[in-house]
Order: sequence, then C-alpha cells, then structure tokens
Amino acid sequence: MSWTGTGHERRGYHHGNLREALIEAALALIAELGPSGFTVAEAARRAGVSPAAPYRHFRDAEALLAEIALRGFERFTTALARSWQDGKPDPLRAFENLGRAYLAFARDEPALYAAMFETRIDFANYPSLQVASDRAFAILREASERLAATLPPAKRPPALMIALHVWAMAHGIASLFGRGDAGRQLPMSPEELLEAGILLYLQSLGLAGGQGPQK
Amino acid sequence: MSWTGTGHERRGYHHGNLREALIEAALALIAELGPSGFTVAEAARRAGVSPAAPYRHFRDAEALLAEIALRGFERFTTALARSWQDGKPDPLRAFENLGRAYLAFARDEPALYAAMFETRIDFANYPSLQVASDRAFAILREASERLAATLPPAKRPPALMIALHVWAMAHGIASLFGRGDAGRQLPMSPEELLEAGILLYLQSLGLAGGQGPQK
DNA sequence: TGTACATCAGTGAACGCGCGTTCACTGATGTAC
DNA sequence: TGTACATCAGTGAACGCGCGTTCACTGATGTAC
Repeated sequence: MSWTGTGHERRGYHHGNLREALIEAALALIAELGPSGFTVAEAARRAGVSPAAPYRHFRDAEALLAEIALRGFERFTTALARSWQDGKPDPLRAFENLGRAYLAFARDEPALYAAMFETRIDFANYPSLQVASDRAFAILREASERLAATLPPAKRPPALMIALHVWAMAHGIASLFGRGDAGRQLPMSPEELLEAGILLYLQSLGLAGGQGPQK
Repeated sequence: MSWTGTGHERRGYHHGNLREALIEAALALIAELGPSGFTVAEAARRAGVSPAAPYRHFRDAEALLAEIALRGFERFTTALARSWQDGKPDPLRAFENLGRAYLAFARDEPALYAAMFETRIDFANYPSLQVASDRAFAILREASERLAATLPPAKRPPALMIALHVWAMAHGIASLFGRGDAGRQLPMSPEELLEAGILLYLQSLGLAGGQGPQK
C-alpha cells in the first residue's frame, strides 16, 4: 500500500532516524510548553509514528528526557569550551567570553537548558548525566583557576569560589531574565548585566580593571 | 463549634476551612513532587473532600496555583522587609541580612518558592501576582538605594543594577544549591556563599569592606 | 423563640480525554552460504 | 546471484489510570420577621 505522504515526507515502514526525530520533537515540545509539557505520546505523534514506537529506543519517558539533558550538557560544554578558547587572548577576556556563551546557550537553546536545569531528574539514576554536568562546570572552574593564577599566590582567591559565584549569577540571570519571561523587564540585555556583574565581582578580587581591594 | 479543630478530625457536611486546606495540601504536593506534581484532584483528596469541591473556591487549577504564588510573594516580601529592618543597624549589615533572609525563605518554603519562580503562570493573567512580585523586588531595590546613598553622588552606582545583580546571585544560589539537590555539593553553605559573593561585589563598588575601586 | 426561606458549600456520578506502557504481530533489512 | 533466515524497528489495539471539569443535587447555615 503506497499511502501518499500527506504533509510530511513519505517514509517506509521503518523510520530510519526515529531516535533523533523523537529527541527533536521532545525539544520542540519543551520549548513550547516547558519540561512538564512533554509527553511520549505527543513526541511520537510529531515524529509521525505510533505511540509504541518510542519504546524501541527509550526505556521510558524519563530516559528520553535524560538523554536530552545529557546532550544538553555535552553541547553546553562544547559551547563553553569553544568560547573560552583555552584562555585566549588573555584569562580575563576569555572569562568574559565564557559568560556571554553561557547566556547565549540559555537563550538559543531554551529547551536544552530547561531539560538540564528545570527538570527533576535524579542524577543518581543517570550517572552519565552527573559526569556530563561536572564536565561543564569543570570548564568554568578551569577558567577561574587560570584567572586566579594571574595573581601572586599570596593574594590568590579560591578558584572554586569564583566559579560558583559566577555560575550562580549566570544561572540566576538566565532563569530570571533569559527569556522574555514573566513581566520582568531589564534596562539592559542579560549579557550586559552579567558582564557588568562579573567585572565588578572580579575587580574586588584584583582580577579585573583597576587595582582591586587593597586592604 | 461542632468539630473540634485538631487536624483531620471528623467534620460535617461543610468543611469550614476548605480554601485554606486546599492551599495547604497543594503546598505539600509541590514540596514533594514539584509544581508539576500538583493536581486539583489529589489536593481535594488530601483535604478529605470530593474532587468537585475545590471549584467552589478556585476557578481552575491554575487559579489555585496563582493564589499560592501570590501568598508566596506576600510572605516573601514580609520576610525580606523584616530582615532588612529599614536599613538598621546600618545599610550594609541590613543588606547582608536581606541576603540571608532570601536564602532562608527559599530553604524553608521550597514549595512557595517553586510556585513563585518555577511555575509558568503568565503574570499578565494575574495582575495581582505582578504587583506582589514587584513589591518583593522593591525591597531589594530600596535596600540597594540606601546602600548606594552612603557614597557621594558622584561615585554612586545605579541602585537598580545592584539590586538586579544581587537578586540574580541569590536566585542562582537558591535554585542551584538551595535544596540538597541533584548531586551538587558545596564546600560551604549557600548562605556563606551568597554572603561572600555579595561582599566581594559590593566591595568593588566601594560599598563594603576596605575602600573599593579608586579611579 | 420559632419558622420560612435564601444562600452557601458541599456531594457523587459522570463525561471525555490523553497518557504510559505492554503485547502479539509484521514488514523491512542484513547476512551467510 | 539467489535464497533462507535472523534480527530489527515498526504497527495497532488494548489496558488501566487519573485528571479536569460540569451537573443536578442536598445538607447546613444564616437571616428576616
């Protein structure tokens, strides 16, 4: 029976790329409705496939969501690493680039970002997620380390603390103002807000602009 | 009073306090399962009432959620105002107290906090929510204003910016590390992390410890 | 103080719905010989 | 090159479930006189 493909391109009995198609569909759902708006049935529907088909590729709904979060962290890591450029042209500029990349990712990939941070998946059940998440943070930490290393050891602030503060600020800005969200307007772009915040913060550590604190 | 009000005692045909009981039940659900785990039916069940009863008090499920978020913002405002103490003993100490109160609220009232910030309620449909949210932020802004006012006008940083940075950092810390969450450990308490971050940030503005940036 | 009555806040049954998941199946594809 | 067969990736029907919401109803409460 050659049923002429209505709308979507025709395909045979086998989809050929269902796993990917499901992930795409789920991402679209999350982008439209948030993580709780995603359902296996609807993802299957959008992929043009019966509701049972997804179970050939994912154990259950949560596994699909976890796979998305995993990819999210991987792409996030890639994006951060690329923007950081191994600390070039200098540790401070690289650090700023990192901050911009963080917000750019949250803005350009809201569904991935939501799957990564707004979902209640227990990392304990998905060790690879924990690993991927740690890897993303490691970049931020490495960047902090390099930045701190520009100071003489005696005045060197703890890099982990820097990384945590910056992560918190970036995440805070992304989730409060990242999208045109709930009536929260800004007098500046999220990127500008974050950059200013980071610079001020680093300044007091003696890591940016001017001379920092002299006790 | 016919029914002695010790919790789940017997009750007559009328509940007497159903509106409150539903809100309580919904809060418990959110605390246990997150905002998407809340359902009208289950809240009714926990309140010991038929599934139709809630509709005498709330237009629909979202309205109940919005009511919770509204109360959340109101209590949040109260908590922040109380901790700020109108700038006493001095603007800086008061500001730090504010930060601690922020995290304390997020920790002690995770369900309220989630209803306020993790829910996708459109403020446009609930103007009172927008107002309540603005009121909470206004405290942070006022505190920033007072703090900035300790500097001579020429060196005074924009208070709105300060408020936004601190809000972002507080929210970031609360949502990343606020609960014992997803495998993210900290070498210090969220409160300590935030306090250190705020102090460093304010320092570079010349608003805390030492002399800040010169030039 | 008693009574009639309006109003309020519940009930319980029912509806239509969409979901997650399982199951026996079948069509398509790849491989050994 | 052809054929038998194993394996894979789908189908379609079905299940049990819980949900949101509506409806006609009824028991309880408050009020006017």
